[in-house]
Amino acid sequence: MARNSRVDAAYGAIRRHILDNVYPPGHQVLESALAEELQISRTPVREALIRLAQEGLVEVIPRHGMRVLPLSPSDMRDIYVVLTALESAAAEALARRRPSDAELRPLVEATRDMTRALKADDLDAWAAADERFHHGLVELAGNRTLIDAVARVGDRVHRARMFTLRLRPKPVNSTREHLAMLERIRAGDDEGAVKVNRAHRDRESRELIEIFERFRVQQL
Amino acid sequence: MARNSRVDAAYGAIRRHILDNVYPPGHQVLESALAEELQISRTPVREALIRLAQEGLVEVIPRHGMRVLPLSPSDMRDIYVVLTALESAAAEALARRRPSDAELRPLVEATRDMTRALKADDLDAWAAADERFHHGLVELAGNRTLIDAVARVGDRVHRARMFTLRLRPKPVNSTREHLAMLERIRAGDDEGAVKVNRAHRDRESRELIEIFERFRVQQL
DNA sequence: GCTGGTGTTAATGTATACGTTATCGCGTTC
DNA sequence: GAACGCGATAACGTATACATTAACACCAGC
Repeated sequence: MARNSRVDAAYGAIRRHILDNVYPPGHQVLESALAEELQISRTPVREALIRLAQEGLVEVIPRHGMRVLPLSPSDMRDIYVVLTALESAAAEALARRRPSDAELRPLVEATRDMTRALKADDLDAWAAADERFHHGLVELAGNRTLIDAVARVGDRVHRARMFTLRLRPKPVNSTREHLAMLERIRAGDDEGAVKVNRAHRDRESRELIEIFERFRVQQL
Repeated sequence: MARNSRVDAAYGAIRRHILDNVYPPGHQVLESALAEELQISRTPVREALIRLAQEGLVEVIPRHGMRVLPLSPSDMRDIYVVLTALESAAAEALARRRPSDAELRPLVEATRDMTRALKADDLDAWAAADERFHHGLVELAGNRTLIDAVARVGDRVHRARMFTLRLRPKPVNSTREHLAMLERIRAGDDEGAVKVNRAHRDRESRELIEIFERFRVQQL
């Protein structure tokens, strides 16, 4: 990931800290502190922060370094609207394109891994496999702009899902919905694929937002 | 726009040069050349370039400075898929929210200005009013993430439209389609609003791509 | 005790310095 | 004549230096 450039290293390290909740929402760190921690100068740190800020993970406040942005229920709602719109476009494009079984294989495998992880009660593995499915779906649509757009909201979705992973009921429906989506895609039924995907994401969105509100996840 | 910071100034200046086609697709400039032109050091130039690169306007090539990205017909297709998905989500959210007439006023006025500009044969004014309409539509949806996501593809759409502005038939249908969309939104008919918007953008997309292919717009 | 002003501090924004390394020209060889 | 190698050049990536200015604490006055 770190293409042996200090900027990429800084970007990757800070991003991981945020995603792993080492830097929780609201956390503030000065540019100089980051630089010292990473043993590099402020220049690459600043350049990494610009990217992170554009992805909505942090905010750069003039005299206070960066601040990890909190996720409010309302942010969640907004993010899921965008994610659903983009992913549905991907499902539509993919169904229209009639991909081969070989192409769809990674999605099938990801879904199978989800089932396995669920049986083994390994929620982290389940989440990883689920992300593989959704990521693969977008990749297969073959639209670079779309992939980039999803990537830009992807990290924030990831954060939200991680927060709620152990607070929500066991995700037993996802597997079935994924299989239904694959079936619609295989059939070349773009409208059907979109419908299934929207239902899938809308349900998930409602669940997560409800949990966010119930547990009043730190909004700071 | 230039919040009196040199980074913002550089960002704005370079971006304008690209959008105004002063830097045409494929154009390459070294960081040092940009810095000299703008009478600033390379540091703020680099930070501006990171933003421009993330928006897909330029590409930073290690020893060759930045390169203005060309727009191929296939890029166009991809961009319009994303734009249509996002804007349709905005239209849907807006219709659901049942905005007041006062809120919709800017959209009505933009549409009126389009008609006027068309009568006066002022294509630039028409394009500006059209962009005001679409921008206003997304703004009114009130979803910050959505606004940002649209903004990120917006500049590339702008470039494509400018290239084709004088090559395409007079955009006489747009006004009617905008009015139809406003009507659906006023009626709170989210599905209808989405349908009209999709049709609107899909038609436009087909027109632009056809022109791109016909005139073999510089792909470099 | 509280409020307002002032001085110090320190974090940033930008410039500049510097080492690394890709690129390009030139000469040599096959 | 073409291809390869080598060295000079220069562009970049990063570090460092520096001026600016906001934040904070402290003190005086009310």
